[in-house]
Amino acid sequence: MSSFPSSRGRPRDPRSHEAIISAATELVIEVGYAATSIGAVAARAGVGKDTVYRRWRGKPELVFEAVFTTTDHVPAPDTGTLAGDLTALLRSLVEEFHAPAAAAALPGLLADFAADPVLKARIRSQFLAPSKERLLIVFERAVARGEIAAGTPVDLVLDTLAGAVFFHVGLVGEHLDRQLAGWLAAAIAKGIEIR
Amino acid sequence: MSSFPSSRGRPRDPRSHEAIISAATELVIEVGYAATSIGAVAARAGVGKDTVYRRWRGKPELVFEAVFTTTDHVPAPDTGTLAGDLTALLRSLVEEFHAPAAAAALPGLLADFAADPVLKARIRSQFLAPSKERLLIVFERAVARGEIAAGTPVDLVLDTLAGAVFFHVGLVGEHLDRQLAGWLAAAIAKGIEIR
Amino acid sequence: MSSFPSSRGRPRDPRSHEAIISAATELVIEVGYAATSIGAVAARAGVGKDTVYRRWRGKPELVFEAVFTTTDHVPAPDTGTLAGDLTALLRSLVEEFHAPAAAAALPGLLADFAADPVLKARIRSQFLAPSKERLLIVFERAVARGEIAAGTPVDLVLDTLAGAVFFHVGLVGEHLDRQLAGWLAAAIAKGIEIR
Amino acid sequence: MSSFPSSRGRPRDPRSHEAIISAATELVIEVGYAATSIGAVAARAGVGKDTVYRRWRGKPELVFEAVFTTTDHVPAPDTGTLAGDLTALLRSLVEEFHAPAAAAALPGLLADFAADPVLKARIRSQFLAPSKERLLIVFERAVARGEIAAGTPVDLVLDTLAGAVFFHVGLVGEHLDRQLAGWLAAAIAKGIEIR
DNA sequence: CCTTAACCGAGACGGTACGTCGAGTCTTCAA
DNA sequence: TTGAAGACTCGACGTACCGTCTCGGTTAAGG
Repeated sequence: MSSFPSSRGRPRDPRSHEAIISAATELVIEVGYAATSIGAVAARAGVGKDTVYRRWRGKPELVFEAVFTTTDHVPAPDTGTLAGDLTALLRSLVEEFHAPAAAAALPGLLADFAADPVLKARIRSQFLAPSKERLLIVFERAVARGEIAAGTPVDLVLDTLAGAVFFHVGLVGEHLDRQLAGWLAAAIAKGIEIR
Repeated sequence: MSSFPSSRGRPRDPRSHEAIISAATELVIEVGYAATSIGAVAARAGVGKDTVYRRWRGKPELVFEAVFTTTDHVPAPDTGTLAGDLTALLRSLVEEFHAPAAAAALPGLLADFAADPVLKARIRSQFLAPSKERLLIVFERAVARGEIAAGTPVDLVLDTLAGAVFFHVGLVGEHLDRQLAGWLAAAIAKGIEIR
Repeated sequence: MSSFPSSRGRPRDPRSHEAIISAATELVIEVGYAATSIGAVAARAGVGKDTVYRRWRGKPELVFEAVFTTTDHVPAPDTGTLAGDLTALLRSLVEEFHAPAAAAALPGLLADFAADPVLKARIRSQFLAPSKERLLIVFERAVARGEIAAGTPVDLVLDTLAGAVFFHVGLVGEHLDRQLAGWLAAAIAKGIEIR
Repeated sequence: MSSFPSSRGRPRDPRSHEAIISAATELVIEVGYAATSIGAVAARAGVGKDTVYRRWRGKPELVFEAVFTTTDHVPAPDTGTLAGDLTALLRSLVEEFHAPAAAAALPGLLADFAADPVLKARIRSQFLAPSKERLLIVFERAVARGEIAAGTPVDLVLDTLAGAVFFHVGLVGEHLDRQLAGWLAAAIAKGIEIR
């Protein structure tokens, strides 16, 4: 993947990278995804437009990195029951989608990704990957406990969870339904449990 | 709402309306939502831009009407069981979201609606309303049959169903999972049934 | 040629035309030809860039029109002698090239015209045409008076006069040599006279 | 002038100098003066941009040196008559201006020089100096022969000759008028001769 | 012989301008 | 008043070049 940086020439200034990411995050929060332009990001970061385009192919990639980076190394929950694990999982999903920058960026971001075949492939492989990994572990434990069958379709469940949270958080209410995570976890858990 | 047309002067040509809707639908299918511009729609419809703006406030409203019009007057399914009704409901939802124009327009459309507070309010009240109505009827019957409790939160269920279908159809696979409707209906039905 | 304006649609606002021409003239004088950008002209004229590009293909055409418009309808001089006519002709040529906007624009303008084959053809046909016309009349009278031969090559004389003035005014001294017109007219007149 | 190189450190590689000059000449011929960029010259020469900027202040200086170097040590013609000498002088001037790189570079080069007060001063002192020197010698001989008066203004004659050739060669015809040198020399000679 | 300083290639840097396009409004003539 | 046409202001797009800077790495002369 990494197409080695080759070390020839002046290396890229990591402070530019940071400044751009910060500027992008702030602008998305302040004016929204659609009104955030590469030019404005560059200006706020005190950087030339080329310096942005040198690192990211366009707005979707830039905002994606700016908004979804803290996502990662959360361990899979282990509460002893499927419902408990799903609740924990959903809570972190809600939290992630509800963060100011994420909530402002998500709909536009997904639209731009969906419109481009190249980017579309990354939704699953990058955007949903960490969640899928945790969900897989949760499912393995649930199978071991005999709560669910071995063949339960992880991707469908993940689409359901993420889609539900996205719709509820991103497209609907001003006010987030606080019971969302609990109710949805309970319903899905019960829905896919054996018997 | 309708700010009546006041009847003085030349009446609006209904053929313009049709031609614009058709042009918009075609363009969304051919070049996608983002690349569909009002100017291009007007040109293809053989119409001035003002004639478009006189009838719709902008691209989101126009495309929404162009893409989601046949939705409406389908009666609520009545198969005798909650799972059956949900399956039927989901099948029509999948069909609706999977139609060429809808699949192409949905992500961008939702992004534009979500970005505008005024439009955002219409997602529930217009976009989801027909589905909600049918779901309510299905739930009433299920309550009457004793399958589910009276207080089951319709909106959350609807977000879950629509979100799942949207994610799966609009953002993910080229190839739609044919089992989606059946599996999801079964899981949700079981998840919200009493006991 | 004229590809008739067809009268359909909103006609071009002549005030925009004027404002752009004025802004271009001012900018050329203030910052020079090279530093005059279409964007800056549009901004100063209070006009969108498209409005400029709709009327002119680029900077050379725009500045040419801005700087050389008052050139035209001066009648050919008729002093009774070739030397006198040439002096008058050269005086107006010097005046024309020495005007603030013209002096600032000429070198860059000729460079841009010379670099483009399409524009290059216009140097003779538009830029030099009015002078050539007057020179032709002057020569006809001189032939009638028997001062010069009938076949005297007008184009070469014109290149010589214009080239000399351009070099002297545009490329050389801050301070224009006041005797230029008189001396050059005398030399050329004597040089091409019979005997 | 030369701001001596102080001898410490690695000396400049003379092959870089040559490579840059060659690359500049080629590019000017191939794509023209305006489209010749320092970056492209450096790339073609296999050299870093700084290596160019270390030796020349910018494109005008570089291209000037690249295009006008063979100009110099031609001796002043001595045919026995002013008209003959001027013809020879003009022939070499035409040849110089008509060379591929010179013809391509001259208009833009003069424009850039004229736009910068510092460079503008060099037009006379460097670009025209060799020609002026030869013209002075020619004039001295003509004065000695009694052909012209002692005070004949060399600079004006030089402007006239150079301007005429520049206009004719650089700005006008594809096809150079072969009689240019002869006709112009004859006219000017006759024009400035005594009686 | 080993520092020191200028050179070198590569390429990132902050800027500025390019010419095109879409948004939404305005202005004309004609129906 | 509607309608087609198209001009209007505005602002973003992604690219190219400017001239400077910062890397790692030569290549000499001077101590």
